[in-house]
Amino acid sequence: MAKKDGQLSGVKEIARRANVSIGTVDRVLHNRAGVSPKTRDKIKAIIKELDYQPNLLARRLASKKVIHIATLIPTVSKDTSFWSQPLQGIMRAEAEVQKYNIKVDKYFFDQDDKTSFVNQTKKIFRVKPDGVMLSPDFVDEATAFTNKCSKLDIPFVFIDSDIEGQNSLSYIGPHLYDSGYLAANLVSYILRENESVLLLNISQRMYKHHHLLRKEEGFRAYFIDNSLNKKITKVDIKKSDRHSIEKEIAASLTKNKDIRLIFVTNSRVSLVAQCLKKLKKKLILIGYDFIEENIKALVDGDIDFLICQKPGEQAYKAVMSLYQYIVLNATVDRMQFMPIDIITRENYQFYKN
Amino acid sequence: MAKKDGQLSGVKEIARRANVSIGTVDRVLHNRAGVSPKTRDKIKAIIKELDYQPNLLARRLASKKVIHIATLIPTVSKDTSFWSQPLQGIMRAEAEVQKYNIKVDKYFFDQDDKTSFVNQTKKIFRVKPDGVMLSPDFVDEATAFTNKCSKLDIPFVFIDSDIEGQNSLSYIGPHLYDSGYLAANLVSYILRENESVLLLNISQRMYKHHHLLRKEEGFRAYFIDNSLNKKITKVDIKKSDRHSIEKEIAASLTKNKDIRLIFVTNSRVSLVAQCLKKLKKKLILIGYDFIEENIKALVDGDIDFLICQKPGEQAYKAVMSLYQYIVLNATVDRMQFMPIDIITRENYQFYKN
DNA sequence: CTGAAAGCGCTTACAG
DNA sequence: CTGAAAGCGCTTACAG
Repeated sequence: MAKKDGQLSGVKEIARRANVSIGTVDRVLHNRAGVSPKTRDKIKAIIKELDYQPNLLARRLASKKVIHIATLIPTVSKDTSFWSQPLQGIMRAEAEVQKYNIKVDKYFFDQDDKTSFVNQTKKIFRVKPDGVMLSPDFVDEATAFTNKCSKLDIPFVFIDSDIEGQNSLSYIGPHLYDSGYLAANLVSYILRENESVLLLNISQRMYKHHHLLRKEEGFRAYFIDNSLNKKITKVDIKKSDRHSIEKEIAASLTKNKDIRLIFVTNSRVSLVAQCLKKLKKKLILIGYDFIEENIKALVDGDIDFLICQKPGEQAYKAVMSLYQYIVLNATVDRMQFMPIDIITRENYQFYKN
Repeated sequence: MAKKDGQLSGVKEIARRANVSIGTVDRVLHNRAGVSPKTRDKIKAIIKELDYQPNLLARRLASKKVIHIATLIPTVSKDTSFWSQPLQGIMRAEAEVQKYNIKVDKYFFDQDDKTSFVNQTKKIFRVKPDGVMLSPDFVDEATAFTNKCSKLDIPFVFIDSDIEGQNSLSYIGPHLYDSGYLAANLVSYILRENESVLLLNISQRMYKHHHLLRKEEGFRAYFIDNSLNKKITKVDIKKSDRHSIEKEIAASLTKNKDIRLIFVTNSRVSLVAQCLKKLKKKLILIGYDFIEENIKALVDGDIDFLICQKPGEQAYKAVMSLYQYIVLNATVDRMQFMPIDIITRENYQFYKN
């Protein structure tokens, strides 16, 4: 490796042995054209013989090539401010890696508009980034997109929800099933024998929304695993305006007098809180995500528990993992589950995202 | 940041603004002596103003300083070959990082000799490494050691078992409690109503062996959590020779005719398998670790299940985490739990460590 | 106390 | 098809 007795190493040593300049070595190292087959073979043989491992730090430093990492997440919508936190995480990572000549290209889609997602993926391919981070909200479209990434050898990582079977570099986000399971555990402590749960999936396109359903699965599994025979009234609400939600809740409560707790499987829980107020119903309310609307409702006593999974951290880690993989050739864990945090009025002030 | 309109950046820009050479900038950056207070202050102000962030890649490349990472693990003992795998993991990491001027100093202690552990820690302090990885087998001594590391600002990571409350950079290893819990789950499927378990902690110094006890806790918790009233006969065996183990097992089996399964909380399970053969008893046997002796017994049908936690990976990750933290200033997860793998005759061939 | 120069291991124009 | 030189952003002697 070292300097002892004037030994060369790396690209210089290869050049010396092959009787060429380091420029030529660099050409074959990167399969660039303009080297005669003969010297190319000779150099390749030496590279193999020395088991040459490039110094990646030096490589990045010298290279003028900028590395592009694309991020694709929903815009902050009127329904929920959830996605502002991942965006901040992305920007924090960006600040850290830009000095290594890495650009983070940020793309956004409308969570209620499949076409916008597809359009953004097309845009991304125009740039041909070196890595992609995305929230695969539209499963089929995301699958098509990541398939194409695989074909082009572009590494990608999922955040927030996973698509299994895709060849992703990593998934960074909640263990959805487990978080539903945990919620059920909480519920089982709270409810008496004769009281029941209302489970609400609120999304304009439930049919696709795998990740909400995975939470529901986990939720139900807890009661089965523990032989608890708990009645679960489940409603999928496909319109996220307050009026629709209110109607659905009112109907359920009228039909099921024993409901004492509502479990909302995503961040729309503050909307539910508002509805309950309107309906003048005081129920226990459990939902997801540490966002402004929800925290307010939590503080006001209208939400009892929030389950959170550091969405800012997820995005930060995703970009950093991509950087470490692409630039430093680091190994990245296939699954990076975030801790499942339970937030109440008592501890919310200490929660840092 | 960039080259546009001839702008400088980094250390050069600071030097230009302060009207000094980059050498002087470097001196104040690293608090080296030999700079007048006046210019030091001026440079510091500029650094702050520009919010200068050093290029760590360039820094490592230019520096002649070699970074020392010390590893402290048990020697491969006659009782078990377990520790040969972490050693291989260390060496794999070493091969990857040595080109960045990092040296991995390997220290070993005798698992049955507290003094040897303490002696090695003393040796380590003589070198004053930049980071330490250790298996904290002797809890009190390891605590004293890592306390001193904290004082000297030397980051350290635990593998294999954790000491909570120490200010470690990371713990990389099994979730001991959960792995015991999982074992109990397995057991609950296997045993009938009227059959019972023999739990064996085999170690020459049980009194300290926090990590075995944590597995036992998890194991017991499963039955409590699931309201299963299962009889557990527990024996701590403080001599690891086959004769002692055989005597203890024979005694337990005579006293408890309903024992049909033995759960060994560490890698000594193959010794138990030998004893059972000698005693001509055919019981179900569950234990830990993917090591040669155990695999042989597994293949021969003398062990039924092995619980494994990729010990090679643990050590590899530990060294790499230290490298990424020290050199690249990366954030490292405080807890890095390894997957809990269940190995049987059927799948052991596909298990890669 | 300070500066100028060389060099870390690479890549990138440029010249031939 | 190939080489010589400059440079990435730092650190390290060395000279004064």
